[in-house]
Amino acid sequence: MSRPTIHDVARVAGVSLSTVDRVLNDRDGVRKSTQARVAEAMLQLGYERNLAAANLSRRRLYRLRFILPAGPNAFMRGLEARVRERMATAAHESTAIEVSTVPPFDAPALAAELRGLDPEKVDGVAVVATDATTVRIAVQDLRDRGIAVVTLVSDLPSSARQHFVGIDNVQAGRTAASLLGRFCRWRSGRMALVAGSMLVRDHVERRLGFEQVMRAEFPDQTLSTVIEGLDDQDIVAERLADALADDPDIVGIYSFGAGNRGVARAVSRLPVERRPSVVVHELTTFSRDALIDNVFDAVIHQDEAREVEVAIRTLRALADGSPVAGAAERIGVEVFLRDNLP
Amino acid sequence: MSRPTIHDVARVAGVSLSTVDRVLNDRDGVRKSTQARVAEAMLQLGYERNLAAANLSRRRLYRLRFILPAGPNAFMRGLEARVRERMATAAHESTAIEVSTVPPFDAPALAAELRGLDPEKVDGVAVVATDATTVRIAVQDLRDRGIAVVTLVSDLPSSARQHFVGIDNVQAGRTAASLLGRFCRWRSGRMALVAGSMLVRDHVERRLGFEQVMRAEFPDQTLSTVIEGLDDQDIVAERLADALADDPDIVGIYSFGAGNRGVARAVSRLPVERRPSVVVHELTTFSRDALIDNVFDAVIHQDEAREVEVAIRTLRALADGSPVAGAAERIGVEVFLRDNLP
DNA sequence: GCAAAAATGATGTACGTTAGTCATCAGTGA
DNA sequence: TCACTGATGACTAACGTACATCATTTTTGC
Repeated sequence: MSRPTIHDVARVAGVSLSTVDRVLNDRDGVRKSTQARVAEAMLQLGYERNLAAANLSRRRLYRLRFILPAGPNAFMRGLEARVRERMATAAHESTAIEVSTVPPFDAPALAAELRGLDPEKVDGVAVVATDATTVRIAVQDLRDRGIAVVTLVSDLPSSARQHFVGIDNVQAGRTAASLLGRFCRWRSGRMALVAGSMLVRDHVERRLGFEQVMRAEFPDQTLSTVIEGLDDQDIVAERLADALADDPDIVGIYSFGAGNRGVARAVSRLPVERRPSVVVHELTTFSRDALIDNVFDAVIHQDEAREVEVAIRTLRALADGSPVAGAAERIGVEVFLRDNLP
Repeated sequence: MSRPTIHDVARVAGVSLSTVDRVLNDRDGVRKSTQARVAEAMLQLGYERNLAAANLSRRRLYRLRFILPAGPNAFMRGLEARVRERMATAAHESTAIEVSTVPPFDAPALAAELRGLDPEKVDGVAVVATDATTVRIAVQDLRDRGIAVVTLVSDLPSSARQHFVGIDNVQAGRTAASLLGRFCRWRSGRMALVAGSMLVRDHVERRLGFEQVMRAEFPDQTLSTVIEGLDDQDIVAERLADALADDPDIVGIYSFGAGNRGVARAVSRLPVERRPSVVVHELTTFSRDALIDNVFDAVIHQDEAREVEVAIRTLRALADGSPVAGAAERIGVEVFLRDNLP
């Protein structure tokens, strides 16, 4: 009727509770043959350990740490806010969450922060990675000390991190091109690209995806050189305004770094009928307003709340050594227009 | 250090464990004044009941029922698949899920199914509602018998249902208009609307939202009359093909019912350069393929897996009488192009 | 000021699991 | 055969809560 317990397993396997427990929590002192008997009984009964009871008994506490870049970046501050909101609920689920921030784009600082983590105090880390070798080494070091690591938003490929929780940035770029291409299908011209810094992996990938699709699917459009805005709204505003003045054929803008306010300023200076279609990244109060004002046409977004959720779940699973439910947990590339804003 | 327990509450309130228990599970036989003392102690300590322990102790089992329309509708079958997938995981969370299907658009059948539910066997119901008075009465009846009710995907406003889990269909229609308007901004013409049946509330709302935005934001476009496809792909294909043949000025199609295959067939018969931009609803294998083949430009979607998740969580909370976390659980209107497909 | 009624306390058992102690038993090598 | 080791069993106390029973206290109505 109800789910089988270790008692049932013990009975069926013909061993004592203690032995089942030894097998279950693989302590030693169990012969291989009995181990197999117990395993078979569990299989036969379809036994699954009651995690709630187990955690209750062992007073399990998952101690997780989020490490985010500091600074004014609106997306990151939003992400931090989500983490902090989640802390309250997490308490009910026997997980304690801490947040720390490090200077953005500062690999040594990040590596130092990671190295400072005490395996006695932390079970898992979710980190917005800066792509550098020192960081890779620090991650490997964490893993060696038994701390689970997932990267968040920005990945660190070919490192020891166990998972990446975030969007596929190539796909994001492709999506932007797909949108802009369609928006401008019946008036061809030039597409302007605004990056934060081409030193950041995400931005490189977004550009790659964008150019792939634009070239293949919308060959009527030409691509202008990339404007580097360094994630600073003033620089973005100035350089983009210059570009728009120089080239009246710009019909579309894809901005894939921070500094959305700069984009909005530059675009809104143009008369309405001359404005290009604009696609940017990350839904924040600013980009939201720009959507509502029809200055931006679409925003490519990643759901921070969900990312936080998935990161927590993944880290807990890793800490338990239980299987990570990967498929359902995918973070998708979301598209927002002014009319489907949350 | 760790979270306070009922023992702590008892100590602080200066009462016995039994009394705290009486207050907590509001059994009677507690004076108002002591009740207040206990409540205050809980507040002061920030006590929150350990649900895992509570459920363990009382062997709580949430018995939930999903009621979905039968029939070939791909979205509904997908939804059902999600529910069934979720059943396995739910078992770990002490919730048993059952699914039943009823003939689509058949209010009496649905009402009968609802009336047949036994409060001794079911704690909560998630139902894809057909909008009719008989159903409203049946829902009221369920509530009277102590069963929690949420509507799923399709709402039943001004009924006794406690929550609606699904998208805002007016918003969905607005979003479609926002997309199609932008896709066709530089070639004005006529917009064709394909409905399933204007008797269904969702479809009415989607049309409403679409027309609102199209009229206000894209006045260059004209709207053609609504084609009723009755959610049947053959009828859709035929009527839409006729409309496209009659009116070469159709530059955009918004189909907000089922029968996507019919839309795809009608459109793909046209030469590529004459094809209108197409926006449809619900991501299924068919609409997915049509996106990839560039027959559809965008698909408006609702995340079924998430809807199922939210419905379960909501019903559990309702069954417990604990607060329903509403804000985080919102189901958004999603936009898919061929490039951000999951 | 008394009896009845209502409110509260004390206590024990259960839920499914963890984790420890101690006893027992079979087999091993000396 | 002895002493030792490794494998196993039996038992117990937790974890935080629910729930039942019975005893005791306090409050009410008169």
